[in-house]
Amino acid sequence: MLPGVSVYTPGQVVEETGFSLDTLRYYERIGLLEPIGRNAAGQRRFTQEDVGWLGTIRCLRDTGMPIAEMLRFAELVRKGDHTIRDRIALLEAHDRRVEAQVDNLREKQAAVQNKINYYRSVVD
Amino acid sequence: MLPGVSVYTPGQVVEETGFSLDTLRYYERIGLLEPIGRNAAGQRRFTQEDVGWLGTIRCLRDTGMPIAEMLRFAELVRKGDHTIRDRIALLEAHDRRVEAQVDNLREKQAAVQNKINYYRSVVD
DNA sequence: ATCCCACCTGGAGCACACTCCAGGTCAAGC
DNA sequence: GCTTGACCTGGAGTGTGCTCCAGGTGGGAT
Repeated sequence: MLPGVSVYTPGQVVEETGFSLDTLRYYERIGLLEPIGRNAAGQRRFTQEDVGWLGTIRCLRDTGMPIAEMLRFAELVRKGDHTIRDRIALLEAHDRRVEAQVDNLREKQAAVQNKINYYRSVVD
Repeated sequence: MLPGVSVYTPGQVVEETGFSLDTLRYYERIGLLEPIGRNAAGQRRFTQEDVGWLGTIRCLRDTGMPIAEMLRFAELVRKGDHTIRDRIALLEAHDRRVEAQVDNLREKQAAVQNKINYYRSVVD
């Protein structure tokens, strides 16, 4: 293989990103990914940039951003550099939600731990 | 109102727990709540204990426990005190998942924040 | 040549957790 | 006595995010 621009097969992208092949196709279909390049046989060949974008998607998904909002973000990215302030605003709003989410998680987790400790005190 | 055992109307439980009336009925239907007591007209009257249990449900739900597992937990509670060790095991396993979830959230949030900072550096 | 495997498409199906609806009951206030 | 509003039931519908399927292509190893 010529080491030109580095290119990934679907299988390699599944490996790298943890998204299933079906999910990758789904993301392309709904426009979360730009149309992925193809080889002569019509098979997808992902660029480094595609894989990087999928890393971003992974962060946003894992922090609970709905797909609809990721689509809005993708749209901003597509529109070019003059949307950077909007992207900051979108990500900051998301970041605040993540913060709240972590706080709530921690609070409820503490309650679960109290319950565990109560049960331990009963059982000992 | 006689201040006997304290009793809650559906509306009051919605208020207290943040679950919708439909969700409360749904939880009763699937057996996550024991059958709720009724007044003469067939309307639900929740006890303090029901509301307390709903608080537990709220913690488990908010920390991402699937309903199927909450059902298993409810089952253990129903079966009585000899299941306390099993309950501890179930909650500890859940607690570990919550811990992992928070860690992942924090990690991905940091990446989002890096992105924000990068965008800020571009825009400034 | 043949087999296998990774990949392709369009479209249907699924799991989860609710949420809504039609049609009805009852009690309280005007 | 009528309206309003909170509540009831069984059952259907919804949104989200995938996931699976049938039927087919093309390339590399044996």
